[in-house]
Amino acid sequence: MPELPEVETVMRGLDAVLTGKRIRRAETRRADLRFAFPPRFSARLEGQRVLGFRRRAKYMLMRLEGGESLLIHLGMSGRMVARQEGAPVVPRIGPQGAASDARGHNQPPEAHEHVVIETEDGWRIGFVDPRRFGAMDLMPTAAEEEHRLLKGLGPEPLAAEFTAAALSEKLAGKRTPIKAALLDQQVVAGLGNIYVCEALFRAGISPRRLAQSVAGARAERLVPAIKQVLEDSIGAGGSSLRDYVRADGEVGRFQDRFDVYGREGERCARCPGPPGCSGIARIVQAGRSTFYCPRTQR
DNA sequence: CTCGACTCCTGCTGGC
DNA sequence: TGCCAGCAGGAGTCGA
Repeated sequence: MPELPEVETVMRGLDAVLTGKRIRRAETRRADLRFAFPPRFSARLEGQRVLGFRRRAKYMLMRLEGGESLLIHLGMSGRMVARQEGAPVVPRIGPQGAASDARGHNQPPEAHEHVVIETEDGWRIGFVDPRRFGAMDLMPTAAEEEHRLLKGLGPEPLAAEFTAAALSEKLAGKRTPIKAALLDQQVVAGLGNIYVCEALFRAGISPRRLAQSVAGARAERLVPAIKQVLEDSIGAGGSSLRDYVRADGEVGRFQDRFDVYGREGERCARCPGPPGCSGIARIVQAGRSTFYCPRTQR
């Protein structure tokens, strides 16, 4: 569900609520998410002060003063639910979950809330993940990059090192479609199904094109398109097919600005529509939907 | 090695 | 109106 812009938005929300605070209590409601929690998971969180956050690809890393870091991955359906003791508004950091009225009264118990973290100043952060494709783990802060989930990740798409030349090098020899290659986190880390579709549209590149043929001028168009679509979405607070609420209570609105994702049959922004073109197409690649304009993406 | 198919899990929706 | 197949933003594993 969440791709880089949504993870970045959630991380900023967590940072605002948790950084500088001490964790009073932590609790797991089941033994595992995607994989089992590490030994003494709750005990290793309790009493720790949160030093700060960073994001790597779609992973969030929360630094603790004791020298460990908490890794958080939202998977497809994960979100963070934040509430404050006595506060009327219930911010949901992530796609919308169980409803509450405007004052936060009669809050139903959140289903699939697998982890709860409480701060000493009365914030309660819940990790809600119905499909349990998400994950949490603890590791030494000094060895974050050695973690099995982070080791081997490709470059951050928003980093200066992610250039057309760097991308072309990664794609050289790849005979898989460019769509699938961009979903490979070892090629570039943080893109998912939505933003790959959107970036390829902006760059005018067919998702079916062989990855190895995206070099030269095409790579020079694709890299800025990736950066721009991610920055646009972060600026809008991320996106969701459902409502998306940030820590400040604002709603992520980038889904209103999708050019192709979820728009099968609609006229694309660059085309006159029939009879010149038949609109945005949906195909299935590697088992996942791809949306694109067959006329302008080559 | 590279690539696509399959798998994990639950919820929502769209088409009958 | 109601039901259920199909699909969903991720990513690891397996076998060809």
